[in-house]
Amino acid sequence: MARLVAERADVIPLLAEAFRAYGYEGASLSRLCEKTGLGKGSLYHFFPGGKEEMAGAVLGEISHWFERQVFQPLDNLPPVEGVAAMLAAVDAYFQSGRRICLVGAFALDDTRDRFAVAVNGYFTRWQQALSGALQRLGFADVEAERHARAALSMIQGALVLSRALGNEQPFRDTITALTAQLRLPGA
Amino acid sequence: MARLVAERADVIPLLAEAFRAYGYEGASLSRLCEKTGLGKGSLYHFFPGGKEEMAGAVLGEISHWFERQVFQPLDNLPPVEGVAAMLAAVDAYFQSGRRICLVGAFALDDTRDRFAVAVNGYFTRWQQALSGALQRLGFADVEAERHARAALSMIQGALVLSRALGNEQPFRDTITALTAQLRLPGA
DNA sequence: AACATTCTGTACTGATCGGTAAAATAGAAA
DNA sequence: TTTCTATTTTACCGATCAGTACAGAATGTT
Repeated sequence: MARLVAERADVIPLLAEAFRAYGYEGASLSRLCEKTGLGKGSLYHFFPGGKEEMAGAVLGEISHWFERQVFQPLDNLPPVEGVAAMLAAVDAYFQSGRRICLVGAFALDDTRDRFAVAVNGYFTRWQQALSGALQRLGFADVEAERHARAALSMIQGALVLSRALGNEQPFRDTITALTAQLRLPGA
Repeated sequence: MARLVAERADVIPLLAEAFRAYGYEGASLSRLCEKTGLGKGSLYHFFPGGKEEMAGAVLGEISHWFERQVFQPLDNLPPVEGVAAMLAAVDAYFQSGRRICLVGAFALDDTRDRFAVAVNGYFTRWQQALSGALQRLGFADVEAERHARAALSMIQGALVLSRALGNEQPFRDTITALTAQLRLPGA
């Protein structure tokens, strides 16, 4: 396939950072050009569907990254290691709270309607994978689901709070708390 | 003073719902006019500073509401009742997860830079009030602060998750969990 | 070298953006 | 009723929006 001047795959992470910084509506084409270093012509060459296709591709790549780094470890590793892998991946991905969750951000305003399937799928898949690991850890089914939902809530909330306060502590505390909470039933 | 055709104070809640639905950038003047039923001229008559003043007024009213309904009960009531009042007010305000937290939403993208003081102040004030109540409940200082931060995280995260899944359950579960968690130290 | 493909820069579109100005109207006060 | 102020309507501004068209440049292939 050889080397192209710019690869579509190389552009997606740059687009992701632009959407993170400005939100979907706030990420204008000119800002996307600025962040990617590409002209409008190039962007539309890679993403003929425009902004919506760009954001869709970003969501797809995020989903893919979590599938490999979080969901599959939860599915396939022994549950203690799976949970540990999840927490390590989450801490690294969100840079200890300095980086936000784009899926969560999209969920809050009417951007959600545009990407409802991707947004819902991301959280549902995560919750199922974590719930499964917790069940194998010994949690009863309902308890496992509740704990999994609570863990996702705590992570999302910690990202909001860390951003709001400009302070990594809420996120770091949450990772610590989850490390303890997700060990054994009834801890 | 008598009745005006439209009162500034009446407009703010309508603006709030528009910003909630579309985000700061997504809430265009035309959408704000639509949601408030006012023309551009009227909106600029009440808010000469334009969109930024409108959003600032909305944040101010939110802050005021929480001050009376949440922060002061936490400060002044016996701690058990203060915490109960907080949880009841939160559940009512966020409509069991169907309504998002505008302050949290603003915190996620670069809108935060515009309203950094209001965003930070809202969460800091809340955390301090809750932390004080928890200390009076018997939590050690550091523990009380940690629990307060965790509670705010959980609420924010539950709002994100409930919106993302289109499902009130994450929010309801979180309120239930907090009701238990914030009773006595070491529960 | 010649060619085909992929990528990029520039110029353009119509629509909408946030914001302004001022005339017209409604309401309260006298 | 007159007067004064508060509110609304309408028209308008330059800037930027998302998106298109296409010629030219870079690259890979033969």
